[in-house]
Amino acid sequence: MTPPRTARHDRGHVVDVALELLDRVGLPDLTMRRLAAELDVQPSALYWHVASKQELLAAVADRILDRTPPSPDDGVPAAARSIRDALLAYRDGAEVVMSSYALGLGARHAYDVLAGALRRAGIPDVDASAAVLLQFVLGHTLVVQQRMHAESHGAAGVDGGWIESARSDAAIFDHGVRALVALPAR
Amino acid sequence: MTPPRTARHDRGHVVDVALELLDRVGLPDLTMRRLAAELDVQPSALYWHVASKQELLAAVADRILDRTPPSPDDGVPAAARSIRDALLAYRDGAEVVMSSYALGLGARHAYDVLAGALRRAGIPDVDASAAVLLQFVLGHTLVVQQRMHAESHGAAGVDGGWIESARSDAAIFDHGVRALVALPAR
DNA sequence: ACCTGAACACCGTTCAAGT
DNA sequence: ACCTGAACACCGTTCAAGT
Repeated sequence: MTPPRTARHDRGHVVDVALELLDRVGLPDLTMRRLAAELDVQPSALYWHVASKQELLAAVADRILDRTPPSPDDGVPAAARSIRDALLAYRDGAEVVMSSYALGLGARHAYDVLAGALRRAGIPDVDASAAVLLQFVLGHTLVVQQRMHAESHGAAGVDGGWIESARSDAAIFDHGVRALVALPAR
Repeated sequence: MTPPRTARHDRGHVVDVALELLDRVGLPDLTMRRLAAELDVQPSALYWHVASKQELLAAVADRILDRTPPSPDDGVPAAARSIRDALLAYRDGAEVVMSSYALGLGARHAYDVLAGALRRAGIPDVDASAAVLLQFVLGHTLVVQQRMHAESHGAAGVDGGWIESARSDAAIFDHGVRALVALPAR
């Protein structure tokens, strides 16, 4: 019955709540002040746990990608799909990962997952292929998620809808992945 | 000698100055207030020419991409390169285009350039291939430009530098494009 | 037609001070 | 170790009013 006088938080908890808030309200509304309110704390308190908003977002990006399974032996397309699915699992997931890509963190694990799958598949020039694949996965998912924004926000596809292509996103994605693993780097 | 009492602006000029300012200070510092100062005008004056910052950025995105040549007959890789180069020509160009992608505008012209080149090359399933190519070009360029941020801002590649792959960006890009046009959509 | 002035409802971040 | 309170230097946007 005592009010949670000792409801104090640690860094892990702050990141957890940030990820949950991201999924609920989206990146534009994930502000430090809003996150602080969610934690029943003053905004300045966040800076005890985290050096900056950018660092917070990098930690969130890691959380989004970290649970990507090491892809035991299902092949490269399965590995690529698991990364795409991790990005799609949270609202604005791809954008968060992309924006913290600059720090050199975040996408590291995804790169390793792809590189591992490529190596097991016996594909030559693993480094270049993994980079190409990761860039495609990020670009594709960013586009798909951006379109979700537009559709939910109303004013989308004003002039016909070239933006949604003939095939479904999943087919487009598989097409791209298949093409990229088929051709060795040469 | 008369002070420019009639220095009034039109929409085209506002977008011009916004693009120049973007290239000079980067997207995070391209604020409505800063742009207004550049035009010697109060911030509220911008809303006569433009409905919102988002609309302004969409117009800037169009300017970035619009001058991509129709690629007479140099093939698909040349078309893809010309789009990448247009994005790289301005600071944060890829990010601006991507963020206004949601409005359905901006990348339309780029899509058409790619689709045209694919059609002339006799590649089947033009729609799906153009979508895949555009997604790869956007993802690749976003990654490259994000890395420029990181490097100029100091704190990059802390743990070794997996992020810069074995090959140069241009080689990675060409590898991706070649792979994507080699395999028909099936 | 184009702009000013003033206001509204916000931001991220710092820092002394509290417990 | 973790948080409050107050402040600093900003944001995008609206709207009546001016010329």
